[in-house]
Amino acid sequence: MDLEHELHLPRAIENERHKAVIEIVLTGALLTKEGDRLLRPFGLTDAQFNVLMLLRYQTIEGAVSQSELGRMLLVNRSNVTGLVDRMEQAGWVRRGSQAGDRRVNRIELTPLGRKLLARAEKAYFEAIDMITGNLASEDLAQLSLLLGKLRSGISRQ
Amino acid sequence: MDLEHELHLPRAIENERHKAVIEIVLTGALLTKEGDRLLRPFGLTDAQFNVLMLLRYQTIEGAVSQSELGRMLLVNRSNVTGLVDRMEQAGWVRRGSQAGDRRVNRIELTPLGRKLLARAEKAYFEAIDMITGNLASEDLAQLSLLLGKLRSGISRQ
DNA sequence: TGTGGATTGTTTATCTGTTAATAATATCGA
DNA sequence: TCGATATTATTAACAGATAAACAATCCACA
Repeated sequence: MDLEHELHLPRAIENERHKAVIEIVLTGALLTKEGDRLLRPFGLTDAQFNVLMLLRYQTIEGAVSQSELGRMLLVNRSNVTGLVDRMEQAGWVRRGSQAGDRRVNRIELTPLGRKLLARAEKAYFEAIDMITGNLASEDLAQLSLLLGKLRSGISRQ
Repeated sequence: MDLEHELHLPRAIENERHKAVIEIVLTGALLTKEGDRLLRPFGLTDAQFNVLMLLRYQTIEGAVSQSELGRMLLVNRSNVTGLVDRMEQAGWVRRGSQAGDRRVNRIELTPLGRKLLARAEKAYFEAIDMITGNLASEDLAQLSLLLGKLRSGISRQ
């Protein structure tokens, strides 16, 4: 696939480093869009699906705080407020209180949320396999290595 | 860089294909965030910077329609309306009419926009070089190849 | 025992993005 | 030439994201 053609650009992107950065951002955006498209029939957005997945597979006691959720999603905690609001409204997650720290909202899946995830997950992983079908196991490892090298070049504070 | 550690995940992501997809989306998001952070002192967002770059380096006669801009940015054209509104308000771009097609808004840079881009671009490319500093030319080519393979697996209509 | 600093969740204002609907204009074929 | 179809820009309603400011709460330590 030719980047310039995909983006309808009349000219080549000269700088190879700039081109690589554009390519990563573009591919990430396409994957997110495809995720949203796939999840729409389930009434889910990509961000909401990620919350369900994290609560299901990446919690110790089945619950996390909103701040911790923000860290896992790599988004600001102010964003988590609305995200959880909408998912609580839909009945997929519950806000509880944390024993020993009254500041914290303890977020956990409801049975409804768990059931929804089970259905959506299936379609999601089938799509993942389809999309990555052109890549062998070594390709995936190589990709991971290169992206990791790049991320280590991004200053974080 | 370990993905699970970066995302504060208590457990490993088992599925290698899923992990690769998460890694790409994550890296794209981090690059966009870093771009936003870098461009803020110039009063620009990442999306606005992209518009300036496209108008400066990827137009034939120095202008494009809003729909074409949407195609280049890979966003819906309804989004372009507000984007151009804000940039026109700031005095960086101009809406003109297209001879021969009264539906079209012909978008072009103003001298002010061009001057702003010249300043922002400098900081931007320095950051690009810094961020991709860990990658050799062959790494960039390899990355491009792998991401292209993956994109060809995403159904587009 | 306080007190100062850190953390948590929320709100506000702003920007980016989506889909669906609409009006105006182009275009192409019968 | 007319009519169906497509394209362009806009709007509305919504979701996701940011930063900044705030109150409540926790915690370390003098």
